Amino acid sequence: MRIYNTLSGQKEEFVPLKPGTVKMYVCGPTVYSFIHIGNARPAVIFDSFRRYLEYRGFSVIYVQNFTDIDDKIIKAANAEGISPKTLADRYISEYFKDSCALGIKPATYHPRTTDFVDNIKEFIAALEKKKFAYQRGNDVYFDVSAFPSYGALSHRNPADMRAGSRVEVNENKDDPLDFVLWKGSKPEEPKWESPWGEGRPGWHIECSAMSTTLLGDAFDIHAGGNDLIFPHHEDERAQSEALTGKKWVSYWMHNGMISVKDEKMSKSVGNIFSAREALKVYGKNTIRMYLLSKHYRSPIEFSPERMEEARSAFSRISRVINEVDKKIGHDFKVVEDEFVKTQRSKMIEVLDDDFNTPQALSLIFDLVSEMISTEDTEKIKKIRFLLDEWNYFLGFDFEPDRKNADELVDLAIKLRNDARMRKDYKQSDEIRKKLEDYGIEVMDSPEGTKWRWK
RNA sequence: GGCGACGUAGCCAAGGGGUCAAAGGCGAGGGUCUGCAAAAUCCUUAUUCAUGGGUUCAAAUCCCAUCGUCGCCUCCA
Repeated sequence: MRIYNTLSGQKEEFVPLKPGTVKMYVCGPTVYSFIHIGNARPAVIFDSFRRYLEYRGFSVIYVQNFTDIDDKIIKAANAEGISPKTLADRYISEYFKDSCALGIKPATYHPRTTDFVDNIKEFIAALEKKKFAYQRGNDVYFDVSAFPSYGALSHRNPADMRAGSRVEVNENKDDPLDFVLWKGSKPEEPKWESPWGEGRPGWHIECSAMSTTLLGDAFDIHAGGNDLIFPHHEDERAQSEALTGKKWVSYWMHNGMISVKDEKMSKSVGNIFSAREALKVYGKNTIRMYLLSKHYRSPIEFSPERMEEARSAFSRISRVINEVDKKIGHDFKVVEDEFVKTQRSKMIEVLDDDFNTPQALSLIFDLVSEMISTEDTEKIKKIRFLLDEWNYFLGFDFEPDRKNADELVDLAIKLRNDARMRKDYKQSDEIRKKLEDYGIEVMDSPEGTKWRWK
């Protein structure tokens, strides 16, 4: 199995630290509003990869955090006149609604920054002791110059960055590249007691502290959007490796951005499409098809046209499956033969190569076509069996979409009433009988015809 | 300005030195089916991989240059 590692810039053979177990940390959202489809991408694909790893026989410990203390949360909470905790609680709960609707399995751990403040303080104190951090006023900064490989993950040179004009200048810092570990408190902000005075954690330190606490000093995969490579992940890596003196993360995985009209979808640009809206308009299957049909590291365009394409593509698979299920029923347990083994090894081959989901879908479309064209019921069952097996990591719902069922029943009721008006009771009774067969109870009343599912 | 990625059919998208006269999807055109229509199904749809050089027996795949697009360098998934 090969995984592209941002640190080395190439695909590497995947060797977990402990055979059979994968420890994986994925950067989760800052919970100050609903997530948008761009936030949903890493959530969906890394969950899918996690399940693929499980499919491949690994036991996966999967951590996804919530950043629940941050400037934007404080600002949003103050604007509403509620506490940051109340606001964060709300959007964490909304996050779970969306992620569940997207078919994402809950992580093994969902840590929140505010539950790890003690760990964070210990972490900072240890860095300070090792001379990687220094205090200025009530702030504590990480000393980048003390960490020689700073810039290795994002492939940049600290000297170039210092020369660049866009690095902020902060009087407090010894070096513009240094970053804050602990922020001295300001009025109207949540604060915690600390050796450096009242304050709160900086952004980057939380992931280092939470991952170390939950996964240990070293773990296998750290993932997130590629906009986090610098400075977030660069800084996390510096802190963690400075503290332990050991290699922290084996494989860094970063997904590409979702764009709208050639511009990155982001809350600051304002071109966002919420996951909830997308779920409502397109549904889980279309969204998953859309996200899986392009390689995770590439940028992907979000547009109604793309989504319609994904919808059509998914329906090709689902309608064939529904057709087949009507024919063979749901009992498609099969004997493992050469055909099954060959197809399975093809699937494993493409996904083992840095999770090539477009290629995986291509295999599925080929098999779906074969399912239509073959007369061999056993072969159909085998394909159906494999599709079911693979759906563990693809996460589709192949069950027919009943969204429009109510409208169809209304139409049938109308036709029945038209027949009643014509006094064509043979026809109307026939419709009522048919509806009953489908589990729909029809009741005529003075206020009109009512119906319900039995 | 610095760093990085990308440019494959009408559109989306794999491939990444020979097995490629390039997967798969969407769309489009034609056939079958059909009272009509739709659906379904079958067939067709890139001598070519941004452009120009180079390396090689061999390049979409490697190297250089040019053009174009995007991302990061500030919060961001």
